[in-house]
Formats: sequence, structure tokens, C-alpha cells
Amino acid sequence: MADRFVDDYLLYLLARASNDVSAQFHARLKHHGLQVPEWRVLATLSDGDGRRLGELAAITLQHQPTMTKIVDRMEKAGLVVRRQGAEDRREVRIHITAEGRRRVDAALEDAKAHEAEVLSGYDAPEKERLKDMLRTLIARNGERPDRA
Amino acid sequence: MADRFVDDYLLYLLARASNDVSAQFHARLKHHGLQVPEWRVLATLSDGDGRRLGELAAITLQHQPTMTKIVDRMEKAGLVVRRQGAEDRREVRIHITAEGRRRVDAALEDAKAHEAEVLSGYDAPEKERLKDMLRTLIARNGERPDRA
DNA sequence: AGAATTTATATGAAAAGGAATATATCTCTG
DNA sequence: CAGAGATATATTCCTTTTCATATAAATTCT
Repeated sequence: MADRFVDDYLLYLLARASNDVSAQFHARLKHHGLQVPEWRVLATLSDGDGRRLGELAAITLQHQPTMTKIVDRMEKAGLVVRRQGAEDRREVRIHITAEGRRRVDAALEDAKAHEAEVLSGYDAPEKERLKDMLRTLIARNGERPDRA
Repeated sequence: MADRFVDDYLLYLLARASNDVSAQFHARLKHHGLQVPEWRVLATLSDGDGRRLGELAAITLQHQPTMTKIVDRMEKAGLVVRRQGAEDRREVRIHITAEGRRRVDAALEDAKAHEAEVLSGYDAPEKERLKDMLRTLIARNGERPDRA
């Protein structure tokens, strides 16, 4: 496998690993009646409701104008609602609805099950080492989305 | 950083690490006058010219109809040329042009330099462990693009 | 306080992407 | 060797994303 440039190129290995593993889960999302951007937003809100639109964009790795439109669609679909910020009226806070929570709950369980499958070949310390290496890469190379 | 679901979720860590590290390099690509899909195609061809269009799509993690359009644009830009397959006339073989090679060469050097920077905090065995873990994930979870 | 600057979100036109399907060629079977 | 099925690429239509910029509110500076 390793006689091509890309097979030893970190950026390719990261992209490919992310792509392949995510593709598996995205197939499962269909059974939950969720599209990928919907899943990302709802999963984010489900452990921190009422985030700003820009925060959501940064956490879900989307551009801000894209998130505006994703939220537009999700609001129409009844999955989230916008509320104007209390102190800072420029802010738009996004809240998950009962319907949104209903739809994301099963997907969250499935996500955990899928992750366990993906990591099933690793022992516990290996799992943590993999995640730690990724977290280190992120810490060194990313802008922090929680500050956005 | 780890009090959110996503911060311990493998698929998110992979997506975020890939996204952040790639974003750094994509900024550099502009200096080489290359767009991201162009870079991916040219980098692939530069270590294996004359691949089929479908192969290119699989290696660069794009869908086939998308690759048709990318190659359309790159052919117009003079970076690649299409040639009909010799034995199998359904095939379309993509070849890099002199201009394409000229443009990608500096970017390839830059890619190696950038990768070295990203991995500069790791010692040699750590670097290999990270790449090996990613290769293992790919082997277990992906369809092999080289068979496409 | 008021003007200038910064920050948060929205908008609009153009480009790109995705799903389904068409077209062309090849392969295999009877 | 005809025809059914499989494979490689292209095309079409529709949705989504991107880029640049507009709008609105808050903050800073003098």
C-alpha cells in the first residue's frame, strides 16, 4: 500500500481515515432520518443547548454563512429554534426542540455503538493513545472553536 | 477541552484534526496558484501518471461525477489531458501536462516541509505510530481506492 | 457623547457538489 | 455471435456551499 506519495503523507492519512470512518456512520444516519449537517448541529446542541450560531459553525467545521442556511433549514424542519441573545442582541442562540432531541437521541446511541465497533480492535491504552495524538494535533494546529 | 461529547468522539477528532491541519496547508497552496482539488489530482498523478478517472476519484476521496467536472476544469486550465484507454475504450486516462508538473513540483516540496512542521513535536517512533494507527483505521474501515 | 471600529449574523449571486440516470464499451453465457 | 448484464465515464437537474458584502448591534477611542 505504501509505494505512493499519499500513503505516507500525514494529511492524506488523516483525510482518508476521517472520510472512511465517517462514511460508515453517515450511512447509519439515514436510518435515523437525519442529514449530516443536521446530525452535527443536533449532537453539538445536545451537550450544550443555546449556543451562538457562530459557535455552532466553528464546532461543526462549517463556515458561518453556511451555518446560517443550515439553521434556516433546520428551523423550518422544526428541529431547532433561534432566539435573540439577551445581553448582546447581535447574538442568535440556537436551541434544540423536543422534536430535534427526539431525533438525535437514537443517533447518539448509535454513534457510541459505531465508535466502539471502529475501536474494537484496539485495547484501552491504544484507544486513548490514538485519541490523545489527535487531540494534540488539534491543539497545536487548530484555532479553538470554543473561543469563536 | 473534554467536557463536550464531541471532544471524546473519535469521528469528531479525526474530522477536526484533518480539517485543521489541512486548512494550514490549503493556505499555502494559494501561493502555488493551485486550488485544493487541483492539488489533489496533480499530487496523485505526480507519482503515477495516466490513471483512470475513476481511480483518481477514489484516491482523492471524490465522487466520480465530481471528478469528471474537476478534470473538465483542469483540462481547460491546461494542467492535465484526457486520453482514451488503449485496450478498454471506455476508460479515460488522465495525464499531467508540463504546465501541471511545473505547478505541482513546488507544492510537493512545500507539502513535505509542512508535514515536517506538523510532526516536529513528535519523535520518530511516535510519528510512525500515529501514521500506523491511521493506516490501520483505513485498512479496517475503508474500501481500497487502488482497486477501484 | 459621537464617530470609528469591531463583532455577530444575514443575504445574494455564482460555483460546486450530489443523486439518479444516460451512453458507450466490454464480458460472459448459451 | 447475439443478447443480457456489468463497468467506465458523462450528463442533467437540483441542492448546497462559497465568497464577498450588507446589516445591525456593541465597543472603543477621543
